[in-house]
Amino acid sequence: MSKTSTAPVKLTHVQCGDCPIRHRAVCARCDDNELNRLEETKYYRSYEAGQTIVWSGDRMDFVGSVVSGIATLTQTMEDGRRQMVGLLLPSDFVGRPGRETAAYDVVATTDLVMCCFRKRPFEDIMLTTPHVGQRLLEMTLDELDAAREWMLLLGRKTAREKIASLIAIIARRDASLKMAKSEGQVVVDLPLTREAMSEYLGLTLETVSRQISALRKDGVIEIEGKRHIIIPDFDRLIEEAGDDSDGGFLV
Amino acid sequence: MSKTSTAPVKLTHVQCGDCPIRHRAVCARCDDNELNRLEETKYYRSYEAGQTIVWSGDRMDFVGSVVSGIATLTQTMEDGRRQMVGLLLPSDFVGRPGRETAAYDVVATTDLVMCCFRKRPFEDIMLTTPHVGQRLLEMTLDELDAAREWMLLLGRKTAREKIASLIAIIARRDASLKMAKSEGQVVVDLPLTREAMSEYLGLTLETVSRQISALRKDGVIEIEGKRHIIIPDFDRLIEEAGDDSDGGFLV
DNA sequence: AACTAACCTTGACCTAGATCAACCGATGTC
DNA sequence: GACATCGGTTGATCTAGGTCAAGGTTAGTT
Repeated sequence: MSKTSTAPVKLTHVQCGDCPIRHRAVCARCDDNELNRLEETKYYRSYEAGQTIVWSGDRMDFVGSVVSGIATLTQTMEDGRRQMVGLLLPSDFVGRPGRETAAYDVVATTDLVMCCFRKRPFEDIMLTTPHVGQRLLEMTLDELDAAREWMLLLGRKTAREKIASLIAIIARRDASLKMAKSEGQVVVDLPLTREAMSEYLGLTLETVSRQISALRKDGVIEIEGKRHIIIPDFDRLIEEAGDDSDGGFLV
Repeated sequence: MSKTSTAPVKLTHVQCGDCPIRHRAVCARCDDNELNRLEETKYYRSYEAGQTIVWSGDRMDFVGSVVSGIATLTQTMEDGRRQMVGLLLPSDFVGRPGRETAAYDVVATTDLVMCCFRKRPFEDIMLTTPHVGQRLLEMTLDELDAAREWMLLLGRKTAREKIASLIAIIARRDASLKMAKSEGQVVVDLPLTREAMSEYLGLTLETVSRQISALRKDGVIEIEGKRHIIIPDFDRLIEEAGDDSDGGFLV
């Protein structure tokens, strides 16, 4: 296992083996011997954009972290209505220890690499290495908070507020990943199609398109191409998002 | 500490001291000595219907379980729009270890009794008694699943489906609490006002009222008084709820 | 018994967002 | 070079649910 930061404070990310990214999931103290056992069962999986990784109800015998690319968790109703319930960016964790089958469709929306562990050994580690479980609890609580912010968005925000919120959420995640604090303006590349955005926001893709156009017309955002977005005034965007709290790092 | 069931399989509820209900939160092996330490810090709190227990942003120095009554977690926007993000029925756990302040308003919607532990000692127990943390992780994952089901409801269901879903959710929780399997029909007492339902469902209270009337008119439910509901055919209700999976025990 | 205050219902009307449909531009391929 | 295909935009129209307003029922108070 590779060396990691030696900062005395709790790490929230961990460099792990030859992974190009830091796993938030694995462990908060990477020098722990226990984790060598995990390391042995680690492997990678690659998926193409559009590929479904697991279908809801399928057996899922692994857990893992997103290394690169974007995946989504989506629920589908019989008549085809779809609601995204999870957006997985690099370093996010997938999979539920203690459950045999997937509860949602897991879809790679871009080309995707995941770093996986077989579920059984991972569960064993969790039992014998308390801080892995503690870290996972912490992450799950964060996800629950994000889900609840998302519920406010779905239940009470207008279409315009929803779009502004989504752009802000992705911009914040992006910024926190890149550790980049651009001076005045913020720049984001939306990693989602209009359709995926509509599934995130509980809207139709036409409404998404219209509201993005409206925000552009009103100078809240500038657009280059289809996906590249410049936010000249981030506070203005937050205002448009109707956010009460400043939201922390959602998703 | 009182004696509990001695079934060899994992318990999901635990009778705890003189608590009138079983704590789902505390522990899956109640004969554990560690818990005596917890027991010492246990205390009760009572609230009246309508009382706010903590405001979002307030310091929250305890965790606990609902003993009797109903509490809700609610998010509020500056302009007063409100979205419920958690519904706490008896045996549900409140509070987030590792966080100082509440992220949501916690409101007693009926007279309420909670069984509480001061947060600090509870956190200590979590560190030294792994299965308490494991149990809490399990519960948090269940809550996350419920939140995601709720997101589908908020984002994609019609008003009628939302109402049917809510009634089904409460009926299931009720039934599981009472362990009562009534033969043909199912009976529920809605513990929520029309307004609280509207905050749960992302609707206005007028729409809630109208859709309940419509379901009554169509024979899906029968109503006595305002809150007492008889479901002559539960499968019919589930159909109206548009549920794909049969949903397990949500909330 | 009259009065008040919650809580709930119903009606009339309006609007945000859905639906249906046409079209645009880039990319790939035969 | 013709022509799909995919992702996106925009327009015209429709409708589910919101808004505003009136009234009804029940329980508690004086």
